[in-house]
Amino acid sequence: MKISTKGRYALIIMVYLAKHYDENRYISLKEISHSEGISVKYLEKIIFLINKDNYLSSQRGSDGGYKLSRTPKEYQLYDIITKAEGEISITTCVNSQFKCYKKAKCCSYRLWSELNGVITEFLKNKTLEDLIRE
Amino acid sequence: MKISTKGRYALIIMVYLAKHYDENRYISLKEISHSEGISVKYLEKIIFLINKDNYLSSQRGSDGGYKLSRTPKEYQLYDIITKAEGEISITTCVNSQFKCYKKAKCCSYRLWSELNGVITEFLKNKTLEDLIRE
DNA sequence: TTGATTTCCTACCAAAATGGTAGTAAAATA
DNA sequence: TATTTTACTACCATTTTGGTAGGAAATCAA
Repeated sequence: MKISTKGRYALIIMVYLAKHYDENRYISLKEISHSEGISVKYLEKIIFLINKDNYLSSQRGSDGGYKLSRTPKEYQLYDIITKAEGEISITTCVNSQFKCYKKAKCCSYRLWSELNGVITEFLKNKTLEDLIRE
Repeated sequence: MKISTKGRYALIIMVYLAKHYDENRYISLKEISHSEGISVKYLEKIIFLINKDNYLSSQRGSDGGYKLSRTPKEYQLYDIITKAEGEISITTCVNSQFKCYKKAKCCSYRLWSELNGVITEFLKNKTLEDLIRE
């Protein structure tokens, strides 16, 4: 039961962008790489996962990079993690893609489903702003 | 972020034993295998993980098997899951074995640590009895 | 217009974890 | 003595994880 580096590094990237939100400039992966000790290539791969439908704004070329397209408060941690890792499903049986035909019978299903809800709520109730304020 | 079959099947085994607690008999893995559709061999491997320090009582030979050594109420789901899956650590950095030297600086650590606590509490506050009563 | 920089996108790969199977020993019982 | 069942270890194929590599396309500065 682990959050993989995809989700963890995605959050690290977003926190970095949030911390520099006020500077209103594009931040390159090279800069984040130097700061956090993660290779540019791997950061590219991870930011590619989360940067869909203008989730971030980006700019190519020198002095290019990424910046938040909204305020830190408008980024739920839930969205960041699920974009990087996929839907939260603590067991395969609570995944929306998976059809469990035993649901009525299996008292475990209810448990996993509840736990899944607890985790989801936890991440939905926190934003990037909450993280950088601490 | 998944609970693997180890944890899920461990719970299935324990729920089965709890449901038949009143019968006060040894229940073979063969019986559980037939009921749940999991091979005896894999059940053996999983029950081996959780059956330490008299967590269950067992009996070899014909009409042997396993039964709970305490009442269902005395089995926390937390214990079952961690025996099967190891310590709950939603990220490597919150694992007690791992020494993170950035803790003071990293605002992610606090988050993961909190989430880990939420999951742990959830599982500590539920027992086998809660599951079979539903 | 050329070169440097940086994002965008895909393919590939080694190592670890997962989800099992197989075999053997030992105990208990009939 | 044969059967049943737990106890324990070794092995293995597949999937996931955690990356690296390479090239295309855009942007900007000289």
